[in-house]
Amino acid sequence: NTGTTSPTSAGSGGSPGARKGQWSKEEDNLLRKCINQYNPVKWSHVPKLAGLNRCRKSCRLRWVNYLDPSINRGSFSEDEEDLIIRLHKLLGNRWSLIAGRLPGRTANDIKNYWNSHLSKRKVNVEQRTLKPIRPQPVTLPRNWSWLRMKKQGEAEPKMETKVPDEEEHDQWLMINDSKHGHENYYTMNDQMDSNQQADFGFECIYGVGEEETTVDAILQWDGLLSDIK
DNA sequence: AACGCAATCAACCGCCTCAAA
DNA sequence: ATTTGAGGCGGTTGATTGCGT
Repeated sequence: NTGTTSPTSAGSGGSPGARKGQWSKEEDNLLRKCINQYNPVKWSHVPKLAGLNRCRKSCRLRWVNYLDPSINRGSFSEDEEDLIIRLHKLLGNRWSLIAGRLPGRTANDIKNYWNSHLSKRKVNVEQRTLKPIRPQPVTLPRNWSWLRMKKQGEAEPKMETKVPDEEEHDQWLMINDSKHGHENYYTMNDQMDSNQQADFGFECIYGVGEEETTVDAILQWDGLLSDIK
């Protein structure tokens, strides 16, 4: 970046009159100085504290995507590339989650790298990947009345549910992971007569009343990452 | 050297979630 | 219960750079 462009003034929306476009060296220095002096700081205060005619979002973005000294601005290694491909297979376009697994890399950089380098290769990656990315379905008897799921080696179940209402959930099953505050959906194969199938990512234990049966589904999940190659 | 096209990536936009008022 | 402001996210844009002809 030569910084030779002349940023235009921001239009409507938040900060009328604020500069837009490429950041100059002087602006970068002002922002750096401000963050170093006041960190942690509210981004809404930064433009005034730094003496910048920029909106808070522009300041934040410039810092988190470019000026933050913890950012690795070198080219992506083969290992990083491989990890991005695997994580994208698992997580989709959730760039911030992917970035969380690559120290020093920003979500924006990973997104850009994916869009310019890896997305085209995606086809080839998919062609190489004939194995399913989800564990194979586990067969459950029709009369199961509850289900517990836990990570292998952990005593505490990660999820617990009673059998869903058949009328409402004959196509799929929703399990509320209250510990992590999100819901997970599992497909059910309702074409089976005496049994039902579901894809699980955890060791699962189903039961009918007092009786319980452990289903070995975790092994397939553990092998997942090495399958994506 | 000049041109056109493709690739790259910094920055913006709109939307969402969450917390405080 | 509703509004407002802040932070954060993913999609997209557009200026710049690189490359082939």
